[in-house]
Amino acid sequence: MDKASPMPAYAQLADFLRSGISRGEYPPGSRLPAEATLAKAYGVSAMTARQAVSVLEENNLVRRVQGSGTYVRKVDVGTSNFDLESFARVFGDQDNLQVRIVKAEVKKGAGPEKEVLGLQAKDSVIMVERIISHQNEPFTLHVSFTTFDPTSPTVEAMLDTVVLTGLIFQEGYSNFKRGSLRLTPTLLEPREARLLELKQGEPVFKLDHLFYNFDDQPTAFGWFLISHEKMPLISKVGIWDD
Amino acid sequence: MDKASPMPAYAQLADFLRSGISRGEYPPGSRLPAEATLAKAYGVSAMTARQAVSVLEENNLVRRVQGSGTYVRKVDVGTSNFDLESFARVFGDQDNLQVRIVKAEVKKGAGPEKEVLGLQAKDSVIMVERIISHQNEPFTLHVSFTTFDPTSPTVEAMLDTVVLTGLIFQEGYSNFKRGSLRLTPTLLEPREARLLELKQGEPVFKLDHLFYNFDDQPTAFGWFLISHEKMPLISKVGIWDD
DNA sequence: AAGTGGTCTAGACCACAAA
DNA sequence: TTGTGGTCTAGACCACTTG
Repeated sequence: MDKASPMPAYAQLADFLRSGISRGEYPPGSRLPAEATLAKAYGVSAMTARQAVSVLEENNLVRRVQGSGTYVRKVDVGTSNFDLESFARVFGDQDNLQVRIVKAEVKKGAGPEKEVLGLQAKDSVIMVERIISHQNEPFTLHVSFTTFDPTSPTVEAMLDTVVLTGLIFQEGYSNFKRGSLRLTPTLLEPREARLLELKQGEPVFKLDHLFYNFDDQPTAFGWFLISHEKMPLISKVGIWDD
Repeated sequence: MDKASPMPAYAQLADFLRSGISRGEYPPGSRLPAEATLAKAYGVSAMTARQAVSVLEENNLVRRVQGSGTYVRKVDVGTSNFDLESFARVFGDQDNLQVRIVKAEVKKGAGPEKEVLGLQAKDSVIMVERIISHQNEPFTLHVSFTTFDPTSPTVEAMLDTVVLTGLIFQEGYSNFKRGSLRLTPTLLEPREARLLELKQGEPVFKLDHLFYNFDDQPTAFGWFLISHEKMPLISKVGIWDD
């Protein structure tokens, strides 16, 4: 280990092991040297060697088996993992963001949103449709259903704070304890296509969401429609940095 | 800490902190007690307290800032993360898996696959279309392009080993160093719909892949078409286990 | 029984942030 | 300057796997 290097010892060792995997010295399925062996061989403590292996484990390059050893993972489609980083980045760039409400109404009567939000038909929900544009180009259509709570200060505050700011904006208030999201492919309806300035019948992503507040009440139900060109879902697996 | 518990101290402390976040004791944006404070308060060493906080960090519940503190993350759509676990699980269940090759040919001449694989028009590529069924129900259509290497033992071995076994099966040989995947929504063509026993024009996931071998040559290009009902992409964020 | 990863301690020093 | 997280040591014991 190069103690003069600004790179910590565990990262140096991790790089060393990664390069060993990359060169084929440790092929998929093979076992890495034991952590104690690594520690002795590279003159670091056992904890430091362990931390190095942990880096590879977090990168999905190896699998630890207690009592047996640490094994090099096979690279395959199953190890991939998609995040919404490009989606979140747009919402982080608030200077170039425009939000336009295209529809807002109080819905009474039955409807699937009532069931999801745990309400009865007689209860009211607020439905809001927004076009969110980035750099003056439509980015996503957001449809949301929120419970109408008369004790809450104002409807406007709820719309902005609870549903939008809390849900997607990086900064600002949020009061969600948990949420579930589902990604599906779907077709644009004529009206949706017009709002997004896309072609009707074009396949896009639909991102459903249901968020719960700290009282475990479902409070923010809805979905985003996003062109895959504006939200590329790309995942890299294996070793890319040599 | 309960030393008699089978649960390690760091996990107990992590649960304790998680429950504090869950109860709203540490609301989003607030700072957790310093690791040294936690260690003293709960009678564990600094490393153990640190490990506890690391658990929350891996769960995306907190964000560490060096020199400043550890802060509770806001739960929002941007923190979500989709894996292909349900996809990989099907391929792990090899007892109930059937593979049927519906088309196989050697392609010469220009084509997008040549470019992706870094070949010239005069080179040959092997194109294979497979229907992969799970429990006798069509699960996915896989189209793959592989470089034709005359020095390789047999074409059949390549098809099975390199492209299919290596790419998706949990067990077996694999020789990929890295790969990139892209998920897009698309529409089924009539032929594709027939093969998958789905409706024409139905929106489905298209999962493109390009895998590189240990010589950094792109070797396995292709895509999977999968109904979102057979591969639900669901992500949970925040605190779900109380 | 021997080897492996998993947990844990009681210190130490460093890099960085904020007052 | 003080407090925070980040790295590191040199041990220790435990749980588990494998021969």
